Parts: sequence; C-alpha cells; structure tokens
Amino acid sequence: MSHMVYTRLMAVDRDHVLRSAAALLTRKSTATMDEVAKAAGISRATLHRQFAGRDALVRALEALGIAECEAALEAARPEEGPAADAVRRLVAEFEPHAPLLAFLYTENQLFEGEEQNEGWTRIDERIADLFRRGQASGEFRIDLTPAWLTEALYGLLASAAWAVAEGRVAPKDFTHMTVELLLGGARRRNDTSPR
Amino acid sequence: MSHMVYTRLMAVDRDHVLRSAAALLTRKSTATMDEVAKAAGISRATLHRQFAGRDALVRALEALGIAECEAALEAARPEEGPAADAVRRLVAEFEPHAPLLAFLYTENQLFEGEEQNEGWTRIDERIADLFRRGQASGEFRIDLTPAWLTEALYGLLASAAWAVAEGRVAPKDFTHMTVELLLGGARRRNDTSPR
DNA sequence: CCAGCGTGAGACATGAATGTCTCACATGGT
DNA sequence: ACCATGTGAGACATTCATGTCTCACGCTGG
Repeated sequence: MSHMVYTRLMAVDRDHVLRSAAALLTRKSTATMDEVAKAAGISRATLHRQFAGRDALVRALEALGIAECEAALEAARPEEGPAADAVRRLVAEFEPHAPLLAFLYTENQLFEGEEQNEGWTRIDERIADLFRRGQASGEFRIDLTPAWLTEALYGLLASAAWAVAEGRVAPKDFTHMTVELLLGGARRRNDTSPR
Repeated sequence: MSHMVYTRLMAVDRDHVLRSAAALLTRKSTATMDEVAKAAGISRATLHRQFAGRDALVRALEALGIAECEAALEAARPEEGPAADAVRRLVAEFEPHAPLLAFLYTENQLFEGEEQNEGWTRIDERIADLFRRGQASGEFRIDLTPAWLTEALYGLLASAAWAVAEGRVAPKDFTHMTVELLLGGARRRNDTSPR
C-alpha cells in the first residue's frame, strides 16, 4: 500500500518543516516562504504543496503550539499538589516550546480583527485556574488577578526565550529565572520558604 | 523669518506623526505607510517627505522611544533611596510609553544582523545598575541576574501594555500589576514589608 | 524494466507596498 | 494682490513576496 507510506512520510516531513519554520520565524518573524523552505531543506514548491500559503503555515504553527501547550499542561498536572510546585512543573514543561510560543505570542497581536483560536482560550483558562487555586489555598497573593498572572507567564516565557537566544541569559538558567521571578519576584524574601 | 516658523511647525507635526504611528503600529505592526499616514491625518506624500521610508520611520520611532526612556530614567532617579522604591518610580514613569516600548521590543527582534542602537545599551545598563544596587544593598535576591531582571522588566511592560489594550487588565492596575509582580512575585509573602 | 509519484528547479503572472514625480490648491507673509 | 511654500491627490515605475504552472529527475514498487 503506497497510501499508508505516503501518509506516514508526509506526517514526518510536515512535522520537521513546522519545527524548522518555528525556529526560523522566532528569530526573523518576516522570513520569506523561500527562506522557510531553505531552512527546512526543501524547495519552495514542496513547501507550498504542504501549506497552501504563508497564512496556512502560521495557522499550522499555531495549531502545533496549542497542541504542545496542551501536552505540557497535561504533563504538568496543574491540579496536583501545591500550586507553586505546579507552576514550577508547568514552566519546566513549557521551556522547550518557549521559542515557538514567543513567536506566536507576538504574531497574535497581528490577528487584529479576528477572534483568537479557541484553543488558546482553553489553555488560558486552565492556567488561570491554577493561579486561582493558588490564591484560594492562600499560597498566592490575591491582589494580582489570575488573568494578569497568566499573561505575565507568557510574557516572561517570551522574554526568557529571547534573552537566551541573544546570549543574555544562560540556557540552563531559563527555568529558574522564569519561575523564580514569576513566583517570588525580585525582592529578597524574609521568610524561609522551601526552594 | 519664515525659516524659524517652518522649523517649529515641522517639529510639532513630526512629533504628532510619530505618536500616531506609534499608536497604530503598536496595534498592527504591519500597517502600511498609507495607513500610518491616514492615522496621522496626513497624506502619504507628506509622510514620505518627513520620513524617507518605512525604515526611517521605524528608526525615528526607536529614537523617540530611547529619548522617552532616558527621560523616564531621569525622572525616576534610580540612584536615590531604596531600590524597590526606585523600581516603582521607574515603572510609573515607563507606563505612558509602554505601548511604544512593546512595539519596539518586538520590532527589535527583527533587526537581526545589525547591532542594536547604542542608546538601548546605555538604558539597559542603567536599569541593570539599579537592580545591581538593590542586590548589593540586600534588598533584592542575588540569584536572578541584573540582565535578566532588566529583560523581565521589558517583557512585563510589554505584556501589561497588550493585556490592557485587549481589555484583560484594567488600565488603572497597570503599574500595580507590573511592579508588584516584578518585585514581589506571585507568592504570598510571610513578612509585612510596607506597600 | 517501467510506470507512478514526489520532488526540485525555474519560468511566469499577480498583487501589494514602496518610492518618485507632477500638478492643483490653500494658506500665510510681503 | 502677489508670491512662496507646504500639502493632498493621484499617476507611475519598481521591487518583492506570493501563488501557479510546467518539466525533468530520481526513487520505489510492481
């Protein structure tokens, strides 16, 4: 059956193309279809066969980002244990996908008129729920809204991804810097809470 | 002397155009020169007379952003008093310029090959110095590098600007949300430090 | 061995944004 | 009233990314 083989090969290629595109577009968000193709090691024609156009490519990247975020959320088990630990797990799970998220985060500003993909709304909601849970349990302060904490999480992930990309932060410090600032802030703590 | 009048008028118009462009490009970073012109209430021809091209416009916006940041730094007196208070003043001074900064922050990712304007380096350094001072005085924790705290400040300002623009955060909460997260983090504090 | 299929390379048309230019109009100063 | 200057409107050529198409090559399976 050549059909099975066809499908499987296409899936592999498609994934590889998407990841190359994500890596490139994160660095240069205005990259040409031709550049994207070259970055993926294929011709513009083939790229265009798999993704009808630039728009379709970005949509596919968005879908990939949503899927990865949902997988990360699944793996982080945000409902389990202390909320602070859940946030740590979440950031750790998000870290590998931070460059793609950084790209999508800024690209989304560009979807102006249209309503954003409902996938993001679900993800936002789950993250906000985590912060809400932490507030309800008394772990987190209540003067910062869950929506803002969610937004700040995205912003810090993007900032960290760029800072790492430009060599201003060591890659190994990514998770620590992000999660500690998000949870603890810059001020020195007087208490001796663990970790 | 018509020459004096000419110069003064141009300066006023130029400033107005820049601010309109900043407002528009913050929302839609791919806006056309024609859209920019319409947003400023002038024709494309006049816009093109004041700024040689799109590139020159962005450069001018960058210069404006740098000037405003330096003015904000000046007004915030980052070397005076407790570092935490200085950070509060700094964020408060930055707030009005946050949309423009958000635009430039993402646009800078796009200056790929070229070295960034030295103005930013100076500003970065002054902000990093503030965090360094806070660490030296024992106010701030030392496991987060000044470079990262500076980067995070930009990221949070941009996130807050977008969150406000999309109605996810109330405008009046901008400063509080940003500065509190940056300084104090999400975790509830056990100590009773002021404010 | 050959038939089918995906691919790369390139030609080509299209559309959009840009940069340049001209001309008519209004305003402001002399 | 006259002249100069800045402006708006629009025509125009140019550039560039895009989308579409064709064709030859190489592989793989029958």
